[in-house]
Amino acid sequence: MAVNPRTRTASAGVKSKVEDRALVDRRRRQIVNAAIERFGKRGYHATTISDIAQRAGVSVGLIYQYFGDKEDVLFLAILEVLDSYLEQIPSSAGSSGDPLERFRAAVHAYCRVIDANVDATVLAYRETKSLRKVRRNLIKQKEHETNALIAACISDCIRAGLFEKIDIELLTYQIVMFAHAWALKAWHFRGKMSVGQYVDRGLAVMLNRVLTPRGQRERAPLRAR
Amino acid sequence: MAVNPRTRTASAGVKSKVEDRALVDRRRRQIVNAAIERFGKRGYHATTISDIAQRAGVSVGLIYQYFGDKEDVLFLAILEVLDSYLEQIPSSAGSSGDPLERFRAAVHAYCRVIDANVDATVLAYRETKSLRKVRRNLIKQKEHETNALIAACISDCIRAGLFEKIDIELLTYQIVMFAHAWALKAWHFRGKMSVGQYVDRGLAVMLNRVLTPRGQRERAPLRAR
DNA sequence: TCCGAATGAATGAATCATCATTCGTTTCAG
DNA sequence: CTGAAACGAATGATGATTCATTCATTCGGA
Repeated sequence: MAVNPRTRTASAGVKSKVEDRALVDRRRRQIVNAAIERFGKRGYHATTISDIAQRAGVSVGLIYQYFGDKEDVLFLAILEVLDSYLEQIPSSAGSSGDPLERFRAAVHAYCRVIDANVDATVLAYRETKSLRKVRRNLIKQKEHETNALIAACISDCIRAGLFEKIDIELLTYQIVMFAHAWALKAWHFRGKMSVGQYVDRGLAVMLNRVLTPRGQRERAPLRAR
Repeated sequence: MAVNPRTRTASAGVKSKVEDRALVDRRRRQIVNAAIERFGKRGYHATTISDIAQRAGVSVGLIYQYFGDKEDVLFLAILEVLDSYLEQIPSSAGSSGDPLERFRAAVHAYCRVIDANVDATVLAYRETKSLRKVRRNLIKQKEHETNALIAACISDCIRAGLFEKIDIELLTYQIVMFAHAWALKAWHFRGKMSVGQYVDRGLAVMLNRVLTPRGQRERAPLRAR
């Protein structure tokens, strides 16, 4: 069940007419970057291959030397984004002994990568559905791996007695959506605060108690229903 | 600054070649419903006018009697969805005296409408960017109104001493994203639990304390930077 | 009451523009 | 020189939009 152990997924089945591995990598990176920019700005369907070619400074034909079709480009573009999350988070969270600090660092890292790739993140949301099912599943898988990083931090905090024994799955999704919201609701948050502030304010809300003691008492009967 | 006081936004500037208001309403509803279904399933760009016509049981030409172009159809489709939220939430939250109960009811209502319109909700996320700026802004405005409903509930709970004086804006977005997540991550949650359970588990995580007393003590120095 | 305009809805084949993709030609490194 | 790499004009498909036509009414005058 375990899949490839973390090689920046590279080609993932996309075929190229050029042999030279190094050249393929270079060209693909060049083209995918242009594509991310264009897809992010205009959306997948609205951007043409020739847009991408122009942006990347190559000819239309060249793109077809390195990709089978337009969907391949989208696929590698989205993969690129998700891989960058999967790379950044663990490296930033590091291995500080304190689980609470690791958790905080992970959330900060997650939000910072997203901040650095707002358009690309939104792209992943908007266009994943345009991919064939196999590929969509691969993307889900990636996302799942990212979630697992966060879940592990939470679970460590619980084991260390720093978090209550809450619903790990739900809290994980809470955090993930919180991070994604920075991109999805950029129009609302941008300008109002920095990513750093956003994370700090968010964590304060998520980790501390919202209900007052009286609120708790009143809530008890509600839940029993 | 205040905009139209809640008339199910109806036409919002979309022009029709037919005069009869009642007929226009009927036909548009018919076409928009078909469109929501198709756009939701296949996405905006991938569905053709003729798809929609077929689904709605009318001719291609007819659609152009009631809409200026394809974008008009998308616009009214998204508007329809957001309006349904704006309608359902207050009517379900009712006016129960207890603010906590109203809050709970509002969140449940929000999630239930979304559950009833998963495809449509995802549609709004995916395709809002395909609209012209003016229209995109109108959509944002709608979303803002919905958020305000939730924010009001929260603020009532605080005033009643049931919630701590937390960051209203952030908690509101927390809740909103939580509700949207039910649609955006449907593939993950569906089958695992019902909407009702989802909301209850979610509220438990959001409202109660996550940090243990010891966690709080350790966290203090962290926040001080 | 009845009949031939006149109006406005509805149709769907034809038009027209826009791309994705191909492929014959050109470049250039070795 | 030779072959791989790059180019970009030409091709073909697709799909939004138009429009000439049909169909169903309403209406006014005899």
